[in-house]
Amino acid sequence: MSPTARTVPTTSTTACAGRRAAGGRDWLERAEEALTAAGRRRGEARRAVLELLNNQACALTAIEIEDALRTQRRVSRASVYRILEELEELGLVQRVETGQAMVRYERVADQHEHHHHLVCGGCGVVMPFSDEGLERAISSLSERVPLTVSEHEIVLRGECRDCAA
Amino acid sequence: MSPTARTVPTTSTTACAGRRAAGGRDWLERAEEALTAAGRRRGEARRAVLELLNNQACALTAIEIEDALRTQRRVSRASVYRILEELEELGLVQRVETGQAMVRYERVADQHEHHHHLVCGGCGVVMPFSDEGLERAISSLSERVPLTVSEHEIVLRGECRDCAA
DNA sequence: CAGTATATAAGATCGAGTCTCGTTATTGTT
DNA sequence: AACAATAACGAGACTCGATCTTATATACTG
Ligand SMILES: [Zn+2]
Ligand SMILES: [Zn+2]
Ligand SMILES: [Zn+2]
Ligand SMILES: [Zn+2]
Repeated sequence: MSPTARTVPTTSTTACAGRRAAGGRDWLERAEEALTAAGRRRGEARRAVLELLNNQACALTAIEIEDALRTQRRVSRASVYRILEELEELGLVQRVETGQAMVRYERVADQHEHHHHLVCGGCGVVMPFSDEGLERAISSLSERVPLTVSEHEIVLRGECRDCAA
Repeated sequence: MSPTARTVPTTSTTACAGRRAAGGRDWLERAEEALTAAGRRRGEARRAVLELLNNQACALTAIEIEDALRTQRRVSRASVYRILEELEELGLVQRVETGQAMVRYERVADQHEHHHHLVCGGCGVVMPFSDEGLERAISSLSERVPLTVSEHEIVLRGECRDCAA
């Protein structure tokens, strides 16, 4: 019913998170370590959120996270948002602004996972992509701009193949 | 008080809307024509919104538009949103997602005005920029992606000079 | 100058996101 | 193992940008 991010292989020029949806162990470990290092205790709600995020190819909304967890372990909305904010501060999760109503969140890429997003205006599907040339253009540009650039976000909008057909 | 977009000259490599804030006549004319062609009547509320948008260097939020118009001609919030939606459908205005809470709107650039945005995480200021290399990278990439790309949006985040000081 | 359809204003309503606060769980200490 | 300290959590109230509803005003047509 509601448009959600799904796992779609990209035609991009470099590796992308989309490739290894339910798999990557390292992020989960890295996250747990970072949290311990930051002096945090281990709660079950956060553990559930971490596990869910680790199994996603791309970004989810807070509501999608709440719904997804409802079946196995009820996590309150406030906790979802608080946990996402904590993880964002620690650089483990990033917000994704797709131009749809809600903000999305995804685990932060190690170098090889860094990607951006395609959004279909028809069905709302969100797909990851990555491109070396684009990244080079961005980082070169970042030097010539009146701002100390720390992040960048790119969204391509259009119509996916299913909707175009 | 609240972070608003202000006119800031860019150091970019091409012309940008920021350069000719209160000036460009053609967009206003083009907009009026397009509206007439679409069979719309001429209301005062929309006229006020069009005039305001035409005098902006960069994107405003709906609330900023409502506030700006309050002094001269009260335009209701519903009208602001309805008018912006109409203009967006006609391709005269585009939404800008800066990753802040509210969506921003700006008049759609003719070719030479096309630009993207820098957002300061400190004070929330929004600045336009444009770059030829980046646009080339985007359009080349758009050919190799599983989506018929019709628009793109780029946001660079960081700290502006005032906030860094 | 009616008559008709669009445009607008005002306010109710919606919902994603935030905040408060009382309860529960984790961890370090005795 | 019992305890205290404090972080993590849940439930629900609340905020406010955005949308919807409806009555009124205004712009076009003949
Ligand atoms: Zn993604
Ligand atoms: Zn990138
Ligand atoms: Zn702009
Ligand atoms: Zn562009």
